[in-house]
Amino acid sequence: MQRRDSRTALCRTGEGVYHWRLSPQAPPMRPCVERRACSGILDEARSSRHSPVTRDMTTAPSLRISELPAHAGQHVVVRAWVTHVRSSGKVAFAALRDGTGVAQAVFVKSQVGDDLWARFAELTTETSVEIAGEARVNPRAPSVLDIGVTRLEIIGPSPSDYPIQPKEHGIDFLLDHRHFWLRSPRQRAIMVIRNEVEQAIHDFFYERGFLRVDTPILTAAIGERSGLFATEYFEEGTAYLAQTGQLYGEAAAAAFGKIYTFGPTFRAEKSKTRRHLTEFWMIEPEVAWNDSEANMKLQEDFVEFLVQRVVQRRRPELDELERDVSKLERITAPFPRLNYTDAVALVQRKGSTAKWGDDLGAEDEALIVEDYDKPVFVFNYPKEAKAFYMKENPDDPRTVLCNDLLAPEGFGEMIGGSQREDDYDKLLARIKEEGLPIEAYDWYLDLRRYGTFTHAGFGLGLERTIAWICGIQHIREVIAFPRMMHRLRP
RNA sequence: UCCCCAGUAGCUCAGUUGGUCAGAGCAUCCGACUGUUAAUCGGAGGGUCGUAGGUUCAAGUCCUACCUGGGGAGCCA
Repeated sequence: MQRRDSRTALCRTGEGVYHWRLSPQAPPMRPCVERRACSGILDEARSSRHSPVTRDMTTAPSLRISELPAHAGQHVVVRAWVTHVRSSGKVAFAALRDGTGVAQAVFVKSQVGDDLWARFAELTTETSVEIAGEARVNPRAPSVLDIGVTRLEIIGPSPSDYPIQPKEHGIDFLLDHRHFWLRSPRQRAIMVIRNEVEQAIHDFFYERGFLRVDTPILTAAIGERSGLFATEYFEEGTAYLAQTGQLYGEAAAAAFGKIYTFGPTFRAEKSKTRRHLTEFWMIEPEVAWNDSEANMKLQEDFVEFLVQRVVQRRRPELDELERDVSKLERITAPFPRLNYTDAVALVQRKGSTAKWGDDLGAEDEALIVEDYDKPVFVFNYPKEAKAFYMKENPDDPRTVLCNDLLAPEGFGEMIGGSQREDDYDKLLARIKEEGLPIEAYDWYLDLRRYGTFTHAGFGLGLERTIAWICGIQHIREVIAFPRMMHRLRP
């Protein structure tokens, strides 16, 4: 899009070029209604002889469906998609959706005339339309506004074989048609909540003086142990898609103090569970001078903030998903904390075969979480079970200063965090123990040579967090276009 | 990579110990209906039963392999 001046802009679509009016009173841009009048006039507009604004002002702007209740009793213009048609002899209905809400277009044969009545038959599921008429409250169904149609323009017809129906579908079919599935009310609710969470993340850190740092997606061999996606990279050989931004985040924390990253990460793990994607989004704060205790405090404040923000602002969407909101309202800091040794003893009492030194498996996590209605911290795991960069626990060198945060209701591990090893010699020894290529970590080791510092951070899995908040069992549903082992399209 | 389950109409599924087993609902199309909310009612079209072999007089059904998907484990967020 190209801005012309403070009030107009040119917008190009697949169908042509038309104008958007920027109203000082209404900051969100609205398309001019008479699109045909403005289309295909790029050259004229460039020469500044054409003034789309004055022409625009002669017509009423189209409204979003969410704005309709404020215009009840008035003549309105709406652009939307038809989700459903029903006919009853001499009255016909077309359910409408535009992403902001739903409405119902009403055609009464005796009022609309034969021509408009006949054109109702052209409406099929997912036809895109411009409809003009009177907005009015229907006493029989006050929640959905009627539009008594006086004008109908079919913008994009839709063949009668639209695959998504208002009924149960298999997950394979739905994922094959994800580009259509997103149009359903439930998927819209999930994406709205995802957007709310993302906005809340940025607000939380901005308000607390964190600097957002964008870390690279193409990296040399560095990061964690599990599978890497590889790609050719000019003369440098092989590049890998980032599994984490953490190591870069540590460098940024030494420069800026408090930082966070927000971006996609990639794991070529052949995982087939409801908790795994090959491409997922992660938030990774890194804070200079935070120890492990302060790190956990930040985590619980952060999680509380995200959950309560959604509860406060996205109640309709939570209701659409039939989420038990009372379970979310209870999510307030502080969260219960179990050190690893106590956690092992707990799951052993409950019949687990886990023994000290093992990482806790999914079943063990479920045993821990079942006693609580808040997320639970498990902290200070054995060194062998955790990554090389975690700081040795001075009180028990068999363990490291780290924590997992387990979501309630069986949604699993939401956060992994730790205080980082700040001792050069110990970090070097751990890199060697792990058999990692030292030359790839020279810059990371430099952070300990030039002004080492206590610091800690964590990674929060965005999709796991949203799945928990939404009460969605599988995280593939909380990202618009999930990437999994067997799914690369759409 | 390992364990378990499933592939039958556009979709969701039923199909009994192998023998009218090519079926239903929804969707689509045609017709009826003046207020429907996944409208209702009547009618029609629509399938090499995932693929390839095998057993049998006879296979959607039993066996083998492969393909595809789902659930779980491990790994992790």
